[in-house]
Amino acid sequence: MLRTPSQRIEPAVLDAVVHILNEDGPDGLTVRAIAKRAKVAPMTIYNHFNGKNGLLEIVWTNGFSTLQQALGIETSDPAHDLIASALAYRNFALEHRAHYTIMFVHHFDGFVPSIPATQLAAQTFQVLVNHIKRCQTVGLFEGYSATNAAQMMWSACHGYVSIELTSVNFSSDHEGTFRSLITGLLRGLGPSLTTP
Amino acid sequence: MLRTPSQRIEPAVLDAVVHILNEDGPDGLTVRAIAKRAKVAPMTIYNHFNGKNGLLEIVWTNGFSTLQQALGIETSDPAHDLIASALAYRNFALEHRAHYTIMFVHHFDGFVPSIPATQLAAQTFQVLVNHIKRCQTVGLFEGYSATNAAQMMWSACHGYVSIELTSVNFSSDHEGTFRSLITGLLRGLGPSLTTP
DNA sequence: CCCCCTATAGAACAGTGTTCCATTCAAATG
DNA sequence: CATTTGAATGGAACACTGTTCTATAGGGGG
Repeated sequence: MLRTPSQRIEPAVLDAVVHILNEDGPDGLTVRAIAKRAKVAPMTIYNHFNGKNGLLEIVWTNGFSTLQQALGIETSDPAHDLIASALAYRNFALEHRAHYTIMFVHHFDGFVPSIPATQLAAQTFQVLVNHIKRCQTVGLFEGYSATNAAQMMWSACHGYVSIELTSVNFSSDHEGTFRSLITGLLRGLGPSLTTP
Repeated sequence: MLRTPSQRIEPAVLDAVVHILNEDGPDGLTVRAIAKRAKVAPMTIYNHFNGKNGLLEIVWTNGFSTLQQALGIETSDPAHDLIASALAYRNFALEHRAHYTIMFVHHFDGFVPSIPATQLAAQTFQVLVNHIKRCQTVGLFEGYSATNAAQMMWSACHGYVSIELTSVNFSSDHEGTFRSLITGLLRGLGPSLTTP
């Protein structure tokens, strides 16, 4: 068989991972299948990526980098930015199913992200915390710690999206219901409603 | 080796599944490990449960039965019942980690719940929809379809709980934050706030 | 007491991640 | 352009996995 030039190996393999994950799901993601799809020898995955787990870690890291950028929205309206970030979170999941699956949905046997990779994930969460803090300067989320409020927002986003991805979403109008969830939660956690 | 009396096989095996899942996680749940823990021959799992998938399906079904009962709370206060159900959902997850993992968190290679099992899951969701409908009789969730509102509530619950179970919860006071999430969402989706 | 049902141990199969091997080709150097 | 060197290759091998098949042997009912 012809050899694959070094420079083309990495993108070819990463591409294969994404495609297999999108087409066959996590079950189909085997080292031999990846190698076949990328037209590469199985050994290459050990020489270049430190095995299957190393490969997963690269996708994980790339995913969090992309997500972190997508969430970094900053206009003059903090509440708008928070909602826009939530929508961006869902869009990221829909557009990068494979990445989202590795990052949040499927546990792969024996895959434990490294400490730097975990720190990157924590940084991404911090972007959300900053959105909350900015919201608090205009009177939203009063009485909640920014971390706890961010945890709530993320829980809602992650819960909805992960259910949507595994297609057990009973709702009609997936985007509309997600929007209602986020805006509703923002309203409910927003100004303290001492309505008379 | 001594033989295991037929009547004691089923509970012993199901017990082994739960214990292994709680102690070693999904990675450790192998047919041979289950058989060893239950002091039973591996073949028994095929004779009695139709293989590993059949075993998973029984745990799945038992889990949804338990959850459905736990969510069936009915007092004279619909809003209270909805909140109580959400808390019961979280308690179920914490007290039956193994079941919750199989039902909602971990995808096991090749495990697809049967149609009756899926219907049972849908029935469980319907309990939540009924809570919403009762809430709507007292003016809550105006303008939302009951299914969509239920989807939002479930998303929040599932998102928070699944994150808590995988121990990437950044919040202090796990129960308190969950309570805030649920009550906040209920308030935000509650009466239409045409505040002047 | 004896017979039949069934739980048992064990081998076997294909598939998994992973490691080691000699071979052979692509790329960089002289 | 020729030569060396690094690396990608195919293939065998290892310990696992779920699963099937076999012969064996033990326990409960007639």
